[in-house]
Amino acid sequence: MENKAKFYITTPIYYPSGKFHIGTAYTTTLADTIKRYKTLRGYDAYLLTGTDEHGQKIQTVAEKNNKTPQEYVDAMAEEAKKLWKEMDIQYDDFIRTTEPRHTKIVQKIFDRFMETGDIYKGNYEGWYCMPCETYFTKTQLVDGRCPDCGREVHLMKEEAYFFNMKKYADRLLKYYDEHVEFVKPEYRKTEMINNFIKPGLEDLCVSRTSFDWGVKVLKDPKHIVYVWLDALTNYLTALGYMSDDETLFKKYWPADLQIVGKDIARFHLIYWPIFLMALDLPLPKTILVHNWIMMKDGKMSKSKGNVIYPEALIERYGLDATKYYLLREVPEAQDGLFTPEGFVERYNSNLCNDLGNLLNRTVAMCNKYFDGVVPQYNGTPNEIDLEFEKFTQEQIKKIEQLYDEYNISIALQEVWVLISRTNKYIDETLPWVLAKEKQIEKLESTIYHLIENLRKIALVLLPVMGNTSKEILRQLGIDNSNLKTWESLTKYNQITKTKVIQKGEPLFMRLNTEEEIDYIKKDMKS
RNA sequence: CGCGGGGUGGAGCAGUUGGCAGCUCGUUGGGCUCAUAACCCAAAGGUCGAAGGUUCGAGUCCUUCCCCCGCAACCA
Repeated sequence: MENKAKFYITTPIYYPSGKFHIGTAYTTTLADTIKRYKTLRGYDAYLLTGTDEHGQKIQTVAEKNNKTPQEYVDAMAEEAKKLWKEMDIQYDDFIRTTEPRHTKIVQKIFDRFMETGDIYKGNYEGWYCMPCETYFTKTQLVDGRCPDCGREVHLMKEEAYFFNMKKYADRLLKYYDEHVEFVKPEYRKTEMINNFIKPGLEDLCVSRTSFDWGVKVLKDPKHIVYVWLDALTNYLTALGYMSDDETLFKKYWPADLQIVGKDIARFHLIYWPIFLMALDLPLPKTILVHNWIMMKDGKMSKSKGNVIYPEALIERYGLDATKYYLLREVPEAQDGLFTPEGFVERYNSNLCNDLGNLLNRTVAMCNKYFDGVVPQYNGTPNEIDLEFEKFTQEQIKKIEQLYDEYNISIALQEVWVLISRTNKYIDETLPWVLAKEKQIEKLESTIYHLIENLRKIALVLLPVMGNTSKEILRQLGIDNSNLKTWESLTKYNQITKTKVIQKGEPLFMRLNTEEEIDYIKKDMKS
């Protein structure tokens, strides 16, 4: 009987009002990487992603494209799935908020909140821009005018339902306090408390009458459910919550990790837990708020001509290089920076020089000195090997811990420390000298340790760069599945009777720096 | 005094409980020849945003100020 621990991980559902850019790809890649890591560690991991398909903006964009909203979101959902396929994202379910399995439950939840008194009818007041058909808050206005079109706005009132957030504010604070791991990184929590909770939490408007592309409120059909109650509940409805079949829900809820961008932190850190409290459901273990990929001149935007799309990078540089760059470049507490120069540098320096070349020279030496047959492990015949093993073991422990903390950027950094150390080991042992002097025992140990470390490197890279990882193992001639488990990372003496391929093949081809920088820059402008 | 993050050698960043200022890239010099002109070593280069304070000693603690970024409530 299999009894694996479960791990439920979610990405936000993306709002498909335009083409997905590299930030969306980053979030999803991060989630996918963590899922793969957890799977490798023996978890029954379940990854949910999807699209948030309602709202004013979708309605408007659809009209511009001469489509019905439904036609438009159908096409966009396909686009999203296509991109995730291209990026080899192993999601287990893709939820769309226009699906009946979602809308029906949102209606049920809305009804329930009305019954419990969490939702009440009131008036929504805001500054309304007629041509844009959108409400803005006072602070959003630019010089008292519409931030989108710059035209005049009017203070308007509209009947709307509200969710009584105030009621739960104290409970939320208490929960924050008692669950240190609920929000990562922690300063996001401080931000929420200081900005929104301490000054007095306002009730959230959860319905609208000014447009109709959304889930109808059953008991008051001129209202539609407004964004967050509709969107956030996807994490539940996708598992069949309140449906005829709650198997998945019972198995996977509460979520172990929910990944969101900093732009939607507020909604996930305040409203989402409160909705769950109101539903009497346990809260997710951790909500990870990640930062953004910025451009040198600030946020990505079409008007600045600095938008980069994932497809462009994947097509030219491959999936693994793209994923590596994204995950490596965005640290935990700060925004990452995308620059064409940085991309090419990482590609050449980290991937070609450090990693690719290490594999290449190792395979070449194994062929040259032992006809490709990997020598048997014969312990650590000298101080250098002993030290090298010790370093490797400690480094792997460090990497494992960083993965466990979802700190992928630093984990990758530490993988590269291991790669560099392995390159250095070659200079310490001087295999060509050992060969010349016929110090066979030492030479065998050296080559074995190199192969062994490359195997370990391939394994710790597996969650991030699956193809590269497999390719390394293939070139090393490692096929035995026992040598591909995370547990095998701590073991030596496991590689036996293997042969490396006859002629090493470059993992990554060196790029012409200037040419590629130009290429990426051109792509960003088009 | 709205809140949060940041201001460290040319560029991008680390700096845990205060104790000789580190990493990656770039530059310069050297080594090596197994390798994808890759790899390894070394050197040059920093008033650690500013001022004041605590301390035997502060990038690290306290105070004030300056600059950059994000958020500031219903726009993913």
